[in-house]
Amino acid sequence: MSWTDERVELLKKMWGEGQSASQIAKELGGVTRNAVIGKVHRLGLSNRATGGAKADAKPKADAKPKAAAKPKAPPKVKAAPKAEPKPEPKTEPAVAPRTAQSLRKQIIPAGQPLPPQPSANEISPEALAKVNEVEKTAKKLSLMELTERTCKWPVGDPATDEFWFCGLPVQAGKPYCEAHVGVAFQPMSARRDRKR
DNA sequence: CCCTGATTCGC
DNA sequence: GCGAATCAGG
Repeated sequence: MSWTDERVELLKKMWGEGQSASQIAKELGGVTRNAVIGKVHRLGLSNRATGGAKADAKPKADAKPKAAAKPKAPPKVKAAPKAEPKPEPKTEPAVAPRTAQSLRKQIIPAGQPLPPQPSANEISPEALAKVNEVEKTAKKLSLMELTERTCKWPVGDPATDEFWFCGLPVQAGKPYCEAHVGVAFQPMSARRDRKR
């Protein structure tokens, strides 16, 4: 496959949307994520953030067999604040994460309309839909079966035997799979403009 | 182990 | 220009 105009355009579009290189490669077909990344770099849009802020590339490769001379760069300064609301599943759940399910169940008396949850909503419909989708294909692991790379998103009521953990592969680092990361915490662009 | 992007270099 | 191999890291 070659980088036709269309393919490059799609690449730019997806990259701009924040899609990962592997996703782009998959979409394009016939190329690997490496190819995509390589192209991205050659196109000069390696850094998704521009606007003046100099992009201090990270010259990492060092112990390369054939590598000749590499400029050594000062230690990169990267701050990654991580504050994740990780549900500690115990015997008694204090508050269940807002899954589509638990949202309905929760401690709300039957027949009662859902009281306005302060910050419980505001979750993009797409994200919720994705969660519902994922729950169908979830591994449904028990607490004991959870590992470092299984989604720890609890589903259902722990007091029931209908309780299980998602168990799908976690994103990188995060405690949840992609879908659940989506609803677990919304960085900031959650409320875009549903003005009207 | 899964994934991510970054870099190098033979082609 | 291309992208596999490799590297660094979450």
